[in-house]
Amino acid sequence: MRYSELLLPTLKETPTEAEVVSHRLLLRAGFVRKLSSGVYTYLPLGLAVIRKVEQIVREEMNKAGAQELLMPMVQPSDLWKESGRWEKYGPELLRFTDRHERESCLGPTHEEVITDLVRREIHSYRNLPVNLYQIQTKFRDEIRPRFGLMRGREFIMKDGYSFDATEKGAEITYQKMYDAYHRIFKRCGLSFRAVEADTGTIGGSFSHEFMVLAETGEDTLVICRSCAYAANMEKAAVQPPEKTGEDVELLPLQKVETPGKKKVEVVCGFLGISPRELVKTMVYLADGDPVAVLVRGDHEVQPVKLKNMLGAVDVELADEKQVFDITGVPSGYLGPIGLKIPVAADQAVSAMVNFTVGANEKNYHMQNVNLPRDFKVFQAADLRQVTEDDRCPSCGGVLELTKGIEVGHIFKLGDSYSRALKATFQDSNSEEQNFVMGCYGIGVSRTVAASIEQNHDENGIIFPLPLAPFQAIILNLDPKTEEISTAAESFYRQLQQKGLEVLLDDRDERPGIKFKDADLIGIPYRITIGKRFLQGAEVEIRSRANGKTLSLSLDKAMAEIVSSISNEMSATQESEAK
RNA sequence: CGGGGCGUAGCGCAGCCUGGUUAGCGCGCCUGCCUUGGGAGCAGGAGGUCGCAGGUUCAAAUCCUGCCGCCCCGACCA
Repeated sequence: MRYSELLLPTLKETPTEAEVVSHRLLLRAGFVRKLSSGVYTYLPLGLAVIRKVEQIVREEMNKAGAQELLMPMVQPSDLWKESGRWEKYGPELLRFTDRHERESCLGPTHEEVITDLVRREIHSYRNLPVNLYQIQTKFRDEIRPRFGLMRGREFIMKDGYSFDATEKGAEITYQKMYDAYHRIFKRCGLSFRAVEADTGTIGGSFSHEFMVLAETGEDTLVICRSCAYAANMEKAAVQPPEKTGEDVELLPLQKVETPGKKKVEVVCGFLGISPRELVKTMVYLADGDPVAVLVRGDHEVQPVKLKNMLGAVDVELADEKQVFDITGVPSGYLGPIGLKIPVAADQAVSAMVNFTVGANEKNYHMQNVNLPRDFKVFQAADLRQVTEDDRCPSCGGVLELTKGIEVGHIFKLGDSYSRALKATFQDSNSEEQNFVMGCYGIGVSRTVAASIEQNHDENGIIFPLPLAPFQAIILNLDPKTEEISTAAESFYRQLQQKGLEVLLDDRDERPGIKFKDADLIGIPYRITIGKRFLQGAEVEIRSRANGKTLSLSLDKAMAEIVSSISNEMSATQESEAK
């Protein structure tokens, strides 16, 4: 490709809307442009990178026994009603009616459609397992799109679905996908980690997320320093507390005045106690019904754990006004004693004695509170967020919290969809069975953003070779000098003949502009042909990643580039072969 | 949806508070000269419904009202 013929509008200045590096660089490097909130056009170079990721995904999925198909983006509401998700999915599902008043939606995911297809086409265990995937544009009407390609409303996703005859088979398929995902992200040159995850709205029995380690990640990961344990914060289990104070004397309940003291630190400071001795009472609305949750003063409630314990579709923290309307108590003085709504407690609270809570009365707290003497809870469970002070639930080792970007998510769904949609096959005993399903997603466009988050410097993007839109860029620094242009043109043609993807910067621009643009767009190898070529007949090869520069004759430069690229490309693939 | 902010040339911004004639600046773009190994220099030029709709006023980018769009902080997810 010739730069002079390429639509590649690079920007010297950063548009104000871009907050994170990947967004800034995607815009500046001329890879994407925004159409509306969370909706982007991929310009030629942006698309080229997307295609690279897609190709890696295809190769590895096919290798793992999956087949590609393509499903409709517009889906009828009937199927969603059948699965129950027409009600459950919420406003993120973009719904509309067509001219015949038929309800439809834009597919945010395709469990319903694929299950419908398979239930129609597969009737025997002899045809199982099947594993089908597609790479397609998805639409989710996100509450708040942000960070460019990281969280768009429209985005490109690979979604795959597997159907097995047995639980055992489904687990084998799951494992295959787990392994394929490792290969995919490794080939993309990403530093990532697979973590245990919550199953969210998709549902199912267990699941892993593939997280790219990056500061700008929206998820918090909990990683054990001693063993293989790694989990999303939402999921990460907290070890049960050791029962302390069994022999401590239970002191009589005492009401104390705490005028104007509401926040945990303030109350504790005033009473001369540590937050570990205080219990916070938080009110949540679980599908609209209020529940109080007790956690220790220095802990935080993990809403996803609460949601799972309650079996609720949605839980949210009540605001001050809602709290007052429900309990009649101003926030800050809420406590479990005499509270009219159901009270759940984090397991750490069960281990506490003589603790402090709000008195359900303005300006008062209660001290020396004890369970179950002073109040009762309907359930005590692991409801709080882990901290770095907690120990690994698997080996007791030290935990570390880091940020990650979720680029892949695999679920073992079991039969939740096949049952809802009555998708069955006959087993070898002629008995009807529900398919055992799994589902496997990769955010393709997000993977591109994640890669840039991980690979950049102050001058721009540094693409790993497998994702780069071009493997090499030739800078013709002086297109007006015939000898230089001839050399550049012939070098360009030869590289193309060797099958390399190469961009020739043949623009009539000053050298500085060409250098800056080459750095910005992140092409791994740069070949510079300029005035120096006239003196020594040598061209310069420079690696974008490490800045290593070589001056070589045309022939040697050619050999060098070709072997570097082929070595590097085969290295990323061969490391997977073992 | 709640909270905060922004909307003036392709991009980045000033002007608005305190209304007043041809609405500015930098970058980019076009023409010419010059320059050519890290986003040069000189000269000339094109480009604007000041987000939209009302209102106040002799007069509105500027004041008022409503609407729209976008960004940031919270709940959602690949």
